[in-house]
Amino acid sequence: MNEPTRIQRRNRDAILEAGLTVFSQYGFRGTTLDQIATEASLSKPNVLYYFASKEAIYIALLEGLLDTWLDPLRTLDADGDALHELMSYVTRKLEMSRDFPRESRLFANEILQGAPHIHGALTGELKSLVDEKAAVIEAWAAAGRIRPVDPHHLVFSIWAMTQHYADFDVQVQAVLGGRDPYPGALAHVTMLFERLLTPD
Amino acid sequence: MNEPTRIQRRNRDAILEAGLTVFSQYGFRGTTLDQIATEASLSKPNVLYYFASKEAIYIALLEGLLDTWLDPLRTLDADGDALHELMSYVTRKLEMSRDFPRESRLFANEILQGAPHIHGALTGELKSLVDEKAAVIEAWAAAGRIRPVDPHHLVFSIWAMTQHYADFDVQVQAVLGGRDPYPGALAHVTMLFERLLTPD
DNA sequence: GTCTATAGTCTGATAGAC
DNA sequence: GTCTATCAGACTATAGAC
Repeated sequence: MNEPTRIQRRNRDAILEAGLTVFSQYGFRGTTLDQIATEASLSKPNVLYYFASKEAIYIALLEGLLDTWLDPLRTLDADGDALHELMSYVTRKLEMSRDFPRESRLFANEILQGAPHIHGALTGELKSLVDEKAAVIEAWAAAGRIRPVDPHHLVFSIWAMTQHYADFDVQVQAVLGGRDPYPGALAHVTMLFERLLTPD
Repeated sequence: MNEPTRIQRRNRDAILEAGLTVFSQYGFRGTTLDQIATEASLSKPNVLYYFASKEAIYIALLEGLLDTWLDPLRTLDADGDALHELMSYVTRKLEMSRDFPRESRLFANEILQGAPHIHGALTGELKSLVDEKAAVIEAWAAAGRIRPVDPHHLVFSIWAMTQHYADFDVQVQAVLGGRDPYPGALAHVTMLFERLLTPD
């Protein structure tokens, strides 16, 4: 086994970068190898020299990004200040939507279509992580650090509200007439969860 | 122009019904005419006897459903009780996610991929309606009937939180381990918006 | 109105020269 | 490693018999 050369690494990265752009916009089936090749400035057979198939590119992307995507939740610290930990999570998730919209849409496309390629990760890795953090949130609520709340549905609402701005960006832009949604979104979402969670 | 016969109406409806099922699961490009034909128990050329093209079926679905989908927002009554009107809207939207998940996913797929077929309706019909209702919400807030809130972002959060349960159902099911999400969702979402909107 | 057969196009993947 | 050429299969849509 040889180490990958600089060229190999550069081309692999270019393909993944191009794949992220195109898959996130058109979904798996809506994307063609030609689009990826053009976006990566490579020929179609050359793309298939680095990856065995179109599906291999897609799966490499999903697997490589899942950890990054779940990282903010993993960071939630049971020993930290409850309200501050949760508000930091909300803020980080919204910033990720703003700064990495392609990643958000890639997962949204995959899940919307039934998660055929990562269903195992949802029932395994994802469920475990959410269950673990749900227990932390429940303990915080029991200790009176935050108001009582269903921890699983709290997580769903944070996901829903933050990822909405990336996934449905076209609609948000249409309704706002092109104004930048993020300053308002940050203020609104922060206020919403602060009111929900702050004890009386 | 003749009236459509019963058979014509029945077949057209069967195609639209089948299209809704398949398009909402696989998106426009991910869906084949064969899938629609099989689902509708018709032959492929027979499907194209009723609709000029695959795209025509898709557009007929989107246009036919947009009004229905926006109806709960249109119902928001400026002369009603502010909090009650908004909570009814939240509840109705969540019930629609539960009862019409295919419709929700059809729009989600379309918007996620940049709304190539209904972009005009977003900047026209949808924006007008939201702007109109945003003014109503702002007036309620100014009158002290609800807490001050950015009306556009309020609408986004209602859409995000309610449609999440339909659009990302696979993920919700995976995390909850198959438990029915809706009883908990209704309680959580209702509580969340009540706390956000109820004046002190 | 509905079918079989098929035209014509697109696309994923491979062969083979360089 | 990268390219040109191309195959095989899938797909939308049409032609034409019944």
